[in-house]
Amino acid sequence: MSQPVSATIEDVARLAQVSIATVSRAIHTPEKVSQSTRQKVHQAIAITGYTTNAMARGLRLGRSNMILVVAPDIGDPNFSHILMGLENEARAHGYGILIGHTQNEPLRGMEYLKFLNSGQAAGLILFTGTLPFGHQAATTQLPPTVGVFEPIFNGGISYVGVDDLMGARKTVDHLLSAGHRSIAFIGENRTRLAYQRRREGYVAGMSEFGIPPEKHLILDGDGTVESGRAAVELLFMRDMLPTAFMCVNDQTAVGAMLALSARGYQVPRDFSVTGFDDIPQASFTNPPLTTIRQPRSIIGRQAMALLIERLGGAAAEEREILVVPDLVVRSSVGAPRQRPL
Amino acid sequence: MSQPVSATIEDVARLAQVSIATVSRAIHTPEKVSQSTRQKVHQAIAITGYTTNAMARGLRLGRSNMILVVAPDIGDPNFSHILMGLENEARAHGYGILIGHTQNEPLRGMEYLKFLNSGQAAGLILFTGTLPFGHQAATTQLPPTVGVFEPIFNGGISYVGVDDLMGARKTVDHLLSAGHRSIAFIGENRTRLAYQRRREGYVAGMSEFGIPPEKHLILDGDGTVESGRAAVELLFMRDMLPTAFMCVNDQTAVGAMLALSARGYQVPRDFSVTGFDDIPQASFTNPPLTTIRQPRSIIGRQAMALLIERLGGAAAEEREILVVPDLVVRSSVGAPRQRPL
DNA sequence: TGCATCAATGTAAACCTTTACATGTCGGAT
DNA sequence: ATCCGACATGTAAAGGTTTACATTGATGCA
Repeated sequence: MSQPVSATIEDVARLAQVSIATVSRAIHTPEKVSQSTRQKVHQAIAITGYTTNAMARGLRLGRSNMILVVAPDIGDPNFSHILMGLENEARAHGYGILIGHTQNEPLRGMEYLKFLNSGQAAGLILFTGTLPFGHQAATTQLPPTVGVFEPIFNGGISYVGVDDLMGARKTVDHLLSAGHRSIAFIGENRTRLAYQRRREGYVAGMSEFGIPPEKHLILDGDGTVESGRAAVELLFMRDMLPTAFMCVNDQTAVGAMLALSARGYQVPRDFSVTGFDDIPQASFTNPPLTTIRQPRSIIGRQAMALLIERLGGAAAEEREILVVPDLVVRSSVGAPRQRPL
Repeated sequence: MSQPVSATIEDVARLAQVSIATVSRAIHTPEKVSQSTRQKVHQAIAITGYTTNAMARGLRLGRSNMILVVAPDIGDPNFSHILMGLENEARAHGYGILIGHTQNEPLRGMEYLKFLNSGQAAGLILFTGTLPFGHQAATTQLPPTVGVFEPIFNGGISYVGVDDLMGARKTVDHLLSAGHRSIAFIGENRTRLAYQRRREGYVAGMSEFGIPPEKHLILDGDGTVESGRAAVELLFMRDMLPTAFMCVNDQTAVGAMLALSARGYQVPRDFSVTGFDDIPQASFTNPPLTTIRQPRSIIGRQAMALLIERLGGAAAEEREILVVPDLVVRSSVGAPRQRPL
């Protein structure tokens, strides 16, 4: 249409009666330009409404001001909060965020590769635990990359995540100081590394306190509500009941509470229960769940800060930044019951 | 570092022993190139691993393959699902998505303006109900733009949203066919246009059925849990109780149910309650809430489709696309109570 | 044979910016 | 008076692509 095509540096130069080089300098290296011309130029910029054409700039400089963020699932609430952190930090440094999601199909990642190859993105933030771009894409091909939430297996890439071990320690300590001595752990050790770390935190916390964790109180689920329920049922069947259930995530905790309530017990009067993650439902369970809050936006912020540091040319040695999460105390933990059930 | 700087069109040309023009043509207008050279070129591309440099292309063509999506709050779960729809549709057409959020500060929008002015984004998707870029940014300055979820006030911009009126009609019909005749509406008429439409749907549905809605059964809240609770309390105080509460959104419905439960009544035995939006908690309330599901990813998809159509040069007449949402039947609606409370 | 037409390809300009290098000017030191 | 250095500014190349226009060669037709 009649789009009044936006002003170029040449328009500004003409108006200010200087060369385009001077305009560029007035913008990027003001100290190299005399006071008076600087003024003229800025005036001209204001009048014309000039903005640097990012594509020309990117072409000339060989880099862009975009960062590609690839996640398995954009709809994941985990994602959206981390994204906020990422975005805030990026914007503060003049970077924009380009997003893609793989929907857990590894091939889908390939489609985003083009943003990197074509130079449209200067850096990469990965949510998936693995490099999504197939094996052939050697690490050397990738731009500066930082993993979020999960370490990246295929090697050599820094990441920012949660200190799951410390989170689990905090949970154990909370239960111990409430008086519990017999604490079951309902875990998951098939998929996420994070879940294994939580188990380690449980074991370490118990051991350090002088209560080596009993094997029959460590159960394996799959992280679902159903598996939480099943684990509790199992303990009832075996008649080896603890006074508290520490669950590897909130879904499992919800399942555990459902099982207890179905059997007519009350939380936290008869049993205490803890979760991990602080999913949105955690404050709406009955009773509201004591859990570990994921410091999502902080993680996002840190990851982006690390990436931008790299883009600025910082040494690329591998780093692992773990953010320690906080315990959110609600009402699912109480003192252990005194008398037999 | 020793980044093996990616192949340019010139590398391909050299390898295929043709000119760069021919390479470009082989890619974009294959019919203009002879069978044999086309083959040579594609071979060379495969060998070199060439990808078009998007910045150079964008610079030359004067447009990019990025679309800017600006939302007030990225963390909003509403947003993330619409974003999925947007992203899927965009990717299918070779576009990438650039995101920004205003955090409800109008000034923040200005910062994203640069992506548009600098030609880095070819189109704009707006979540905010208003143009975020201040008044001075006349509509003519903006690239093709489509609003999502809310119409855009400052005029002339197409949008894709939910048919709130039809959603409300569906709710009313559901309650009516469950036997309710005295239905209160707990609304909100200050901020979102959508909320007004829901009220209109309520009024229309009742009227059409032959029950002109009674004024004292139409209440105004502010869309929060607390206001739902307050509205119910008010009706109790006035002793003008309906058999069902139709709420303008799920938060309000949650508040209403809390109030009823606090007074010792059961839903849906004593009162029926409906919500609107199908927020994640809606399936975890007690009882699970019957509500209207926002067709989020469909909206996203449609909005992006509309925008891409515009980018392709389609006539820019203003359009309003309303997606009809579905009723999700859970357990908060039953037959009206037969005897006085 | 000569000429018009057409298909296939090449040449070079343009998109807008940044920056190395060249130019010019001025002040101060010799 | 001459020269040098510092400073301010201009000139022009380069970055990778697309495409209008020019060129080439071949084909068809008179």
